[in-house]
Amino acid sequence: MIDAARLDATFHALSDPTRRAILARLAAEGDITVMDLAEPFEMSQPAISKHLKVLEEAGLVSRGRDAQRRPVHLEAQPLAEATGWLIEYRQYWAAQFGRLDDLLGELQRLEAASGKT
Amino acid sequence: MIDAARLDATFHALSDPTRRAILARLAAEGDITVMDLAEPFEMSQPAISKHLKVLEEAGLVSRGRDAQRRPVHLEAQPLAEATGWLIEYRQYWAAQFGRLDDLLGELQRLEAASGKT
DNA sequence: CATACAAATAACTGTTTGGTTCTGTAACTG
DNA sequence: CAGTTACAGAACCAAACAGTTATTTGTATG
Repeated sequence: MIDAARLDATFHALSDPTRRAILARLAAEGDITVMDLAEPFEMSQPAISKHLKVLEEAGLVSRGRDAQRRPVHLEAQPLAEATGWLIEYRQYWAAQFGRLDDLLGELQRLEAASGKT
Repeated sequence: MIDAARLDATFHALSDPTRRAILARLAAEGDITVMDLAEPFEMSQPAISKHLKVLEEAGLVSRGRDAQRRPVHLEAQPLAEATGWLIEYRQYWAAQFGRLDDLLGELQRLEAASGKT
């Protein structure tokens, strides 16, 4: 997937609260089956399967196999790429966002100090 | 706007390459009029206006007034919020993303050392 | 082998998106 | 004040989205 299309898919996947909640649960609880994922949502199982397909096509999750179950696994690489895109704008948050800005300003200095580009 | 809806709007706005390109130009060149923004894109002026409306509703740009012109101004706050959401997942990128991971690992240590929550 | 379970697929529906062209409007300009 | 510039809005369209229910597939298990 070319870079732009990958970012398209990643940001689109993140634009839905159900999908963000799925990622949050995977981060907190590790691999989860579809039924277990669907349980807290007021939504049918096929709806969850569709959301998982969106996440999978964006590379944000992968699927395993455990008998009838297809445990869902978080794949965070696209999140790193999306973060990388956003980090480019850190200088524009200036001032208004004290803590995050402080920390990312520090990050920027470290980046310079490390001599890497 | 409640937090989730705001993230929805921000990530959705970022999921289109034309809109990301608009933000990139605003970051690089400062405020730009609609005509100037539209020029490099193979797209009609109303199409650009629609994209700007999406960006504006997400709080990513604001509009000024200069005679007939409505210069577009980057508002980076939602980008900071989106970055804040993504940063929560930094630990899951581990290892695979040397540089960004190193830097954000450093960030994490600084955060701990600073005693802020 | 019949049944139950987990998940995917199909078919359908209403809404949103991303583009178009045409028209309207506010503000400058000769 | 007639014309032009810069933009927004309306109306339209095809494709994509997000959900539904009903059905199918694959894998145990009694």
